[in-house]
Amino acid sequence: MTHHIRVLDTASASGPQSARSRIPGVPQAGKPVERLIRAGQRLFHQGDAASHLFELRAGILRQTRTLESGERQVIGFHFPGDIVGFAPDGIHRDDCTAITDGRAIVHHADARTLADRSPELQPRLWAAAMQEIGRAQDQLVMLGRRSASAKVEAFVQYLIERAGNWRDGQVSVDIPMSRYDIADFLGVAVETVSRSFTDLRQAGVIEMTDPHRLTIRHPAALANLR
Amino acid sequence: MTHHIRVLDTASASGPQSARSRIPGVPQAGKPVERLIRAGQRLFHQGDAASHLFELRAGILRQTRTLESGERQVIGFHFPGDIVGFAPDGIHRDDCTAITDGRAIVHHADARTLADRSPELQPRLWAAAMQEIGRAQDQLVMLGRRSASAKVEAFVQYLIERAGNWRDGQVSVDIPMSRYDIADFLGVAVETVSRSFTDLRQAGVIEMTDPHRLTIRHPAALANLR
DNA sequence: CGCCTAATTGATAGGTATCAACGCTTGTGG
DNA sequence: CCACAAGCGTTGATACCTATCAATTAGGCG
Repeated sequence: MTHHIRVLDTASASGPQSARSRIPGVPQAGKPVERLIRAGQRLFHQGDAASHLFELRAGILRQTRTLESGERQVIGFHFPGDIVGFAPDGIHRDDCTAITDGRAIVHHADARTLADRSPELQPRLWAAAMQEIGRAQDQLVMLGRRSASAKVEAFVQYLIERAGNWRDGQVSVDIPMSRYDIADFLGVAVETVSRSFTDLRQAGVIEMTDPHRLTIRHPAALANLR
Repeated sequence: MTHHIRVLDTASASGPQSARSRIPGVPQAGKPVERLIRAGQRLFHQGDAASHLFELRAGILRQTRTLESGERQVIGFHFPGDIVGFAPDGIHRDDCTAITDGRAIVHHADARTLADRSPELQPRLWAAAMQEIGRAQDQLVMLGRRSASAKVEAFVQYLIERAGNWRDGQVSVDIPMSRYDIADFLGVAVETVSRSFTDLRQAGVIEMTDPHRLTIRHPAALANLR
């Protein structure tokens, strides 16, 4: 059905960060630590205890869930500014992997413990948790769209809202994730994603110099597509 | 595309609870109050300030978002035990309507304010927020399923987990929501929902005496369908 | 250089949205 | 009390969309 194993995953598993190792440089308790993140590295695994909370400062993360059937669903992407690692019942139900190099503040505690321990963090923790709820719900709306091209359009809009660079009335954005990631994010086939991008390009809505760079000259056109 | 207006909504708007009125019996501040909820009543509206938090004690709620295009997405259903009314940025982006009669404890505060004001509630509030994240993510997995019948199967499983009654090794559950609600929950057409139920029935996986009551004699069969 | 993967495009079969019609229940008014 | 309207759920027929299989190109890496 869907794609079982991705290059990034295997690359990371065989790379300098062994798959099941603790995040290096993270103390078992105490003060938060800033960590560098390398593309392909996994921050936490499906099944791990949710023992760390990450304040992402740079880079893009991908959170995925793999079903017993082998199907993969991308639960979400994380961008700088996000707080990552919320989990009900103290157990991660997803993998979280870096798509690009990055940097994060790592707290050795789950959200609730951290809120108890550091009251000054509470406002930001609550805001982040609410944002997480809101983003998951927005993604539901994205997935609920009936047609595949509407989903891809909504994804483009989402990317722009989260990471778009505005300049001279036009907006461009990097697309660090693969077409497979986008496909598993939207619940459509990778070929459909590719075709939808082509359609959007030929319709004059978007421009793409290469598959991972997108520009919109007339953003109003996209707004109409909502 | 999708269904613009539902009977319950219009019924509620013309019913005893006027559409834009405050929740009756709720003080503007102070102690929580228990409120009865009538089927069709709306607890909050898209665009409202997120000024109340509801501890649902009985009944089923439906949270929906309506797009400018008129399409409706069911963001989620709420069951007894849920805490309802989390919203990022203090503004509700969804409508929340009672599907059945019910009962709730109403707090006149948003989650963060309530956490500040009532520290003894903090553990439950955090747990509820984490649950909300987890459920939205589970729903993403449901929507990501490729085939419509797989989505309906996943929905049945979801219903059973949330509200199933186990007895003598078999499980049954009420389905209080309409086929339209299920369709807008799963992002498929209402006819497809109906056909999928029929298929599941004919395949011997489920039994349905009427459209709103479901029984599974051999739950193991459903587990295999994951 | 040769292998592997990503991304794209093509062809086709199958699934699902859509339009349509019907039975059923509920509520309303004559 | 019965006729009627309205909405829900279901089923049928059909056209369109998309998943799937296949092939091609381009780029990265050992």
